[in-house]
Amino acid sequence: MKNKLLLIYRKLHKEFGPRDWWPADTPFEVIVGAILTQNTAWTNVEKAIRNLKKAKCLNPKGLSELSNDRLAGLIRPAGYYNIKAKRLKNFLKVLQKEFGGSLKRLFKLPLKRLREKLLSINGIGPETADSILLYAGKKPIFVIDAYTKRVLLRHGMIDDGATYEQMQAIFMKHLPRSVKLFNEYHALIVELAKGYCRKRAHCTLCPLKGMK
DNA sequence: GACCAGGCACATC
DNA sequence: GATGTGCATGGT
Repeated sequence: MKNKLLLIYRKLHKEFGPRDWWPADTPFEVIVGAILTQNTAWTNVEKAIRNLKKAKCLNPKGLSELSNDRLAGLIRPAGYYNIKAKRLKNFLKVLQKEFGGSLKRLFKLPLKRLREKLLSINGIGPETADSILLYAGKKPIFVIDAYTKRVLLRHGMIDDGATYEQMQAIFMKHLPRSVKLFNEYHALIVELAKGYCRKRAHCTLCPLKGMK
């Protein structure tokens, strides 16, 4: 498994080159994006982020000071805007109350407790937590999302009932715990899934075709 | 006008 | 533990 995973990584890296993820200017923007992109196309999230930037409130203090309704209005293009406004506020409340509004202090927690802390916030599940940990906190955690599952399925590495933890373990048990590797690998999988694994027919063109 | 997109919480059985 | 449902916009 270890060799296969590394082989796949090299092949994808050669095919697509470095992806330079996550598409955001600051760790806080990563966190906001991670919540906004829940079951939502990224192009819609971009519009919402643009609105927040235009309103000059894409920072912990700025967002905290907005009313739920005003925040919901700004993130409207991202869909589920009422519930996502609450989820952003839920995160901000914990950040303010327990970490003085400082992401640096939040990310100082030991990794296990940090992940549990994020998961304890209503509206932050495993994928959102792990995206925050890897892409905002630079922690060695592998992110599993719909793209990752689709690629694993298409290439026969899991069956349909696989849990988040099982899929995550495939990568984390067999790869060196490198933030850079986990970051790049997940981004490459997204690229592969977007281009080649969306429909079965596309698999004939897949860069991984013929690998076993 | 369906169908889909980088989830998650909650109700019910 | 498994299954079903609400949440909502914008692109194809």
